[in-house]
Amino acid sequence: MGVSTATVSLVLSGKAAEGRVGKEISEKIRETAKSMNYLPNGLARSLRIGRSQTIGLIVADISNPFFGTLSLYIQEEAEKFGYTVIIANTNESSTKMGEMIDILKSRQVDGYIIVPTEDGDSYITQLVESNKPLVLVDRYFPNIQTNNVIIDNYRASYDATRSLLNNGCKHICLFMYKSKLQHMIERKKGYHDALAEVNRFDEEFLFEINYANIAEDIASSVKKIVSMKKTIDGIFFTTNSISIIGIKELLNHGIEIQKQIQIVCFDKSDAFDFMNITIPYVRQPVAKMGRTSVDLLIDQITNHGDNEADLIMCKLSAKLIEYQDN
Amino acid sequence: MGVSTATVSLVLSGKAAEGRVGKEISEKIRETAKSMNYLPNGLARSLRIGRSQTIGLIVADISNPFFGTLSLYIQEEAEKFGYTVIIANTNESSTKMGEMIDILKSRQVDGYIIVPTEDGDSYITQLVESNKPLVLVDRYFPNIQTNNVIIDNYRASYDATRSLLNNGCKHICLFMYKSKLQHMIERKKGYHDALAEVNRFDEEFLFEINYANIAEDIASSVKKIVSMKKTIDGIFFTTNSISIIGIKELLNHGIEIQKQIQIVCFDKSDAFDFMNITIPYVRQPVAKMGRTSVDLLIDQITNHGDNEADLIMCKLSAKLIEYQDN
DNA sequence: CTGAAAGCGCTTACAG
DNA sequence: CTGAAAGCGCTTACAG
Repeated sequence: MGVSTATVSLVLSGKAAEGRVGKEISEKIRETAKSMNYLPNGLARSLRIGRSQTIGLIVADISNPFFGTLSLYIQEEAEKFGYTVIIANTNESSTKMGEMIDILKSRQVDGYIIVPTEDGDSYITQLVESNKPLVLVDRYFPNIQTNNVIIDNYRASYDATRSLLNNGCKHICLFMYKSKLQHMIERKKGYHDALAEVNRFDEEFLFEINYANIAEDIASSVKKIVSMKKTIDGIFFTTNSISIIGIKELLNHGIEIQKQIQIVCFDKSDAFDFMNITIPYVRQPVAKMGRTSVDLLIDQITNHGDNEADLIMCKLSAKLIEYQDN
Repeated sequence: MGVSTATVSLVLSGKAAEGRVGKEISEKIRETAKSMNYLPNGLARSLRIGRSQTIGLIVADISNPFFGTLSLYIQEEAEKFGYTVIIANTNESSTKMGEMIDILKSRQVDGYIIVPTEDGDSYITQLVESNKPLVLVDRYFPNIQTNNVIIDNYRASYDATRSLLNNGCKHICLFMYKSKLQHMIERKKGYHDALAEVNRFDEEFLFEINYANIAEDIASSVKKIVSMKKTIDGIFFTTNSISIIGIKELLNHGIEIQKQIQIVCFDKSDAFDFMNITIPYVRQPVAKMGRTSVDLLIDQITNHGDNEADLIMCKLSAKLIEYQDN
């Protein structure tokens, strides 16, 4: 075409304005580029400039609507800044998380947004030491210094439990995952403290579910509740998946929800609309969680080296929704 | 370290076995590579070998669990072949789809798996002409020659409508999206033919919902049904999102589902478990759809040029589930 | 059997 | 004001 690749690059990246390339040539280059559907090779570009304009997102379960929605918002926000997102999935396996970090690293992502898995501490520590921009979202490790975007799990759980107490419940159970992850521990603590305040805490009311065996564990827990000596009149379900199966089991046992047993859930489910009763739930600000994660990450990528010591723990509040309209 | 980058490359890619590099040196290279956490730069590698080992996946709505699950299976299968998946989202916008294709193209993906949007024909045609490996999944364009992985929508819809007839329904409505997309047209056709066979088709029974205005459209449609002269006793909901809102509206109107009006849905929802009635639904083989898409794509990538003319229309059957246990 | 060199497609510092 | 050249980090064909 008669011009060097360098000139083309100059024109297409908009740097021709600095009096570099003549107007007529610029125009011609832009025209032919469009007509031949030319798109620069992003790989070569990234290799040269040392940035890939890509964010690596690692979630624990992409088929879970909560993480699906989170991914959606993360992508939308990243796009605003001209970043592409590569989503990877771990299925709650820390080994898989380690593998995914390596794959993303070799693809030279500019930063990571991660929903870490249980026992994933060592992989995260390693990543922190490699000094790459990183934001943990939804979950975090209290003894690793990272940027985190989470909700106030303690508060949310405390409020949920209080509301059951306020509604007259005497014997309130907690359904949670058996997990060392901090968000679970805090949900348990919020529940515990609310009950302990009024001397109503009892170890017997705690049900720890195995993620790998969720349906059976919940079924047997509900069975146990039904046959307990103390009449259970309240349950707090601490995740959306636990809620759905939990409610199903209660219905299976013919229990009248909100009459015999009052419940509060974490996250809303479409299913709630099908019931002729209102189910209170903790609403997580998922859009804000996604957007904030991206903003924090881009900030790190952009100002990298300026003030590396400034880590942010962004704790968003989750609201207890007791009466839903629509 | 005393050895050239070339030698390192040879060793790490396992090509040292061909009598190229000595055992001791190989060992030492592998050791130091591990100890310093060395990971090859995938960008540079891809640039050199002309393949990125990456698949671009474009879905219409990642927050919809159906596409979330589909993405999950696509990723799992791709991983088996050593491919990474970049997921992009279009929100049912064809403009966005065009943009996403360009972004993925510039990132040099080796092939595309796409759930296309309405009016996205031109972008897909362009992609086909560029001769890049491509598989359309869930939806396709009958006048564009591509590899497709879909379900037998006509059959599924015909069977669903037949089952309502068999259960004694006289006046059966169809709830579908107002869309030019072939899968919708076929679902409509299956419904139409089943009814026409027994002279029960009536234009009045057709409800076309706007995706952008889904809640209001369904609400007004249900309202209309309730006040129709002919007593409606059956409804076929042709997507999961339509089903969920549709059922909610029926309940709002105090209609006893499966007594006053029998329904059949497309796809299962968690919500079904909450109802004290069984809701029949068309079960799409989502895992198989995902895996097959990847297999077909990898096949194209691998045998590219050999037999380009062989296009595959992979039509999987969907099963009508009338009685669910579990 | 091994090392040096070329080249993938870009961007940018530099020489003319 | 413009063109040629270097270099990002790999892989592989080639010379020694």
